[in-house]
Amino acid sequence: MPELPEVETTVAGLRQLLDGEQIVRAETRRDNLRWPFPADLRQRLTGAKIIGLSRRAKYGLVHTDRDDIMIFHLGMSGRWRIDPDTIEKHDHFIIETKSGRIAALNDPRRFGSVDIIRNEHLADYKAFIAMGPEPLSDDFTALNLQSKLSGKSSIIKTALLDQRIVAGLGNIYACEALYMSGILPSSKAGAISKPRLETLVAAIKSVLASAIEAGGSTLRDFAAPDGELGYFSKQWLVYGRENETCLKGHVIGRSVQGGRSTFYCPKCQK
DNA sequence: ACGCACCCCTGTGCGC
DNA sequence: TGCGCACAGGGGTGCG
Repeated sequence: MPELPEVETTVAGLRQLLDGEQIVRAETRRDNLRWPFPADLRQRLTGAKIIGLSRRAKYGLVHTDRDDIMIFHLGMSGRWRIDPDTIEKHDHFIIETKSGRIAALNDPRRFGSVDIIRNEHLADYKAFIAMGPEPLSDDFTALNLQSKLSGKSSIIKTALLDQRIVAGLGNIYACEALYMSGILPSSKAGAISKPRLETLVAAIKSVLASAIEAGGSTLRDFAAPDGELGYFSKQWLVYGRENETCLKGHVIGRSVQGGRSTFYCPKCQK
């Protein structure tokens, strides 16, 4: 589920719950998700006050008054359950605040992760070192994208999933943005003209902003005990819609690139 | 440097 | 109703 907009929405929901709160309990219910939980995770969180939450690419960051940052990733199936009535099978990590609120990280496939680092090591954090610009920031421009794609022989769909090129896009929004900008996913990344990159950059910003807005409208649901996020899924133009029609009535196709499904319109995208 | 296969893991939906 | 298979929003690694 979680690409950038879903993580943004998740962080916004957690912020309402956790910002300014003191952690009285941090519990790991197994040894690891994708990676082992840090041995000192619980100790560093217990008693700490949360002074802010933020996001980088698909990672959520929880800042504490001990100059620590807890970094979580939702993988393919992760979500935070808020004030659950009961702890369920895949609730692997639980935070309880002084005011009695509970956030439980539920992740059936366990591709997610939880880590904790010192503030001053944020820029050196392995996942962030070579990471590209935030797509919604002013740093992400056609000029920037062009410089990163120049000379690349890989196809644009694959390049958009490369977090070093631009950070936070996943399979859904890469497909959507390419459709919106009329670019064939199999186009050689380094051969796309500047004007078309301008269109692509605008499409990426647009689709992500729209998805965040849609997610933002369901924050109340997020905060429910078994809440699910609204995933913008009703607004998908091509993703998950093989053999259905695009906006112009053409049949949507599916191919596989780099092991991931690509949905596209063979007539609208050149 | 790159494409690719494969890996981590569970759940769901489909055809038989 | 059960079974086997394909597939799922991510990303790290190793190989050619």
